[in-house]
Amino acid sequence: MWGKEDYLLNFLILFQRLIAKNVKLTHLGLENVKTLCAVDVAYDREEGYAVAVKQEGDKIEYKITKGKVTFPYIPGFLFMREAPIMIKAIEGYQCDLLLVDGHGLAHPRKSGIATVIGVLLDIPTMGIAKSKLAGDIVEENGIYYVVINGEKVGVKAGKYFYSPGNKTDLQDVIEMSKRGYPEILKIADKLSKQAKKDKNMSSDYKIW
DNA sequence: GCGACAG
DNA sequence: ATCTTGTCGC
Repeated sequence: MWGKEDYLLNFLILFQRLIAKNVKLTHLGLENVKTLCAVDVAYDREEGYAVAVKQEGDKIEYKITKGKVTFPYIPGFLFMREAPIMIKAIEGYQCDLLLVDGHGLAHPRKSGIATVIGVLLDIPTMGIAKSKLAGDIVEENGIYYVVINGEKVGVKAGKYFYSPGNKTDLQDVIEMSKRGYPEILKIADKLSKQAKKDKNMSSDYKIW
């Protein structure tokens, strides 16, 4: 039903080009980030459990959103599967920066899920992925850049890939990569996987 | 045709 | 992502 030759994918490519055209690669400056957020999703068949985690100083809170996720995972089009529920999960949270599990600019059309969410919500986002989707790794002055079409679109640090989503730049992701894999993403991952196990959860607001 | 391919 | 035991390594 969702073949590569499907006209829908051609349409989605047009959508991604529009998103890429509207990306703002401005410098955020991690020192200005007081409220940091992250989102991740876990699955149980067709049931998706998205968790948005918000951190401000020592205060950490999170919100769980459960919902049907039927669109399949297609490399390059992850946003169609996870962006809807992620956006729903982050709803109501005001953050200086949102970390998304996946790529941002380090995408064939510079339109990874972190970029799509950032542009649609007009907020600063950064994509952090556990594996590569596209590009070559080129070392320069100790930094391993992800290069696509001769352009530096992100960096690789350890086993993770960092790339700007929206309203962030290469310097921001380089700084973030030097801090190591964000604890808040580990929390989001852990909570989402925990949520799908707890069959009797209330799918809403909780605080630590 | 062959290899690559976020979660 | 998810299915899954023991096991190699820091």
